[in-house]
Amino acid sequence: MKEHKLIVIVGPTAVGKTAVAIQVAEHLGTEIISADSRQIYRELTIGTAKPDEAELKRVPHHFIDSHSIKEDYDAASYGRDALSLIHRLFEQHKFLVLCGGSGLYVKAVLEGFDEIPDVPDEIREHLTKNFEQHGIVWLQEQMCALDPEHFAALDQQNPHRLMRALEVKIGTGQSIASFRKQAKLQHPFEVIKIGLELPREELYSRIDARMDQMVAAGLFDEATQLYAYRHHNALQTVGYQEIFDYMDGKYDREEAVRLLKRNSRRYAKRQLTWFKRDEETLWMNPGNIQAILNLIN
RNA sequence: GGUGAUGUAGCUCAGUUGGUAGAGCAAAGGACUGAAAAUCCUUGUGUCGGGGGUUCGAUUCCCUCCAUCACCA
Repeated sequence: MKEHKLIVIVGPTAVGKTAVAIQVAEHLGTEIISADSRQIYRELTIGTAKPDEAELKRVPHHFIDSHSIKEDYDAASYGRDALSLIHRLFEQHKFLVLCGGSGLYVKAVLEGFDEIPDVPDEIREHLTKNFEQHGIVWLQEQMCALDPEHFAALDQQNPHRLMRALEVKIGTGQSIASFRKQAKLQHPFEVIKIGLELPREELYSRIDARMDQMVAAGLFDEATQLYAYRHHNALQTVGYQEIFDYMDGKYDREEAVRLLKRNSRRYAKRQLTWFKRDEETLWMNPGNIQAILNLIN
């Protein structure tokens, strides 16, 4: 029996993760490590459904407002940063809560990534530029020429995957496949994974209602102020891109709101697909706090 | 009450010179190890309003009923 326990709370957007995590953390007298790839940015507030001030006061949170949209941050960096924080916090706490909807971020903490040497930024810039100019065919040709074996195995229509594979091949001289060891991190603490789930219809009406609330709270104003940063990675985000396109005159405000809701629903579906694959996750209704607490004790 | 139009997928509609039907939107399922709220792949879900007639065969033609809409009273 390991002495420390990490309570991991995952689930789709708008299912009620924040409220559950706070109640669990309060009950255990501990802190919350957020695993949300957008709530880390201090410039994004309304559109990311961050915990509000009162909630942040009730329980100490980490990785909320910890970064700026002007910085580049990614899942691997998060995984390293979060894990070292977890080790530190376990010196004071028996329990910790890790809560968030970014599946890859959670995976970065729990399983880790294979070690792949850093590659210079210029390589990715070069690839991105050529992709923009010549399209995906150019990436496919490069990949086919440089690493035909892995090219055959990967998702050939996916520009991000092609660019990642190419930057590793160019930067290290080795195929990205050669770094894949499939080794998972071993932790000195116990992990309890809880997935929060609601009937699909209920989840979707919650998403729609929350989008209306965000719009009423000034989401369009927030996005307008961030327009200049719209090409930053942090703003490749549901809730902002739709408004930038509206500002560009691609459609009217009503259509923007419709797309905000639709894209949030689709995002929730993708999250569910990701989290459902993990057979260790225990699925619970977010309204049943008592059952959730029983799982932990 | 009269005249006309419409009734096909969850929605808006197309179509079948008679051989049981297809687009857009919405939706569903999936992949995913360094951009992950990203990126990518797959999928048409249907008593063609009800009933009857003609026909080898009707969603299509004819009759009738129902519903909706418009206009006239």
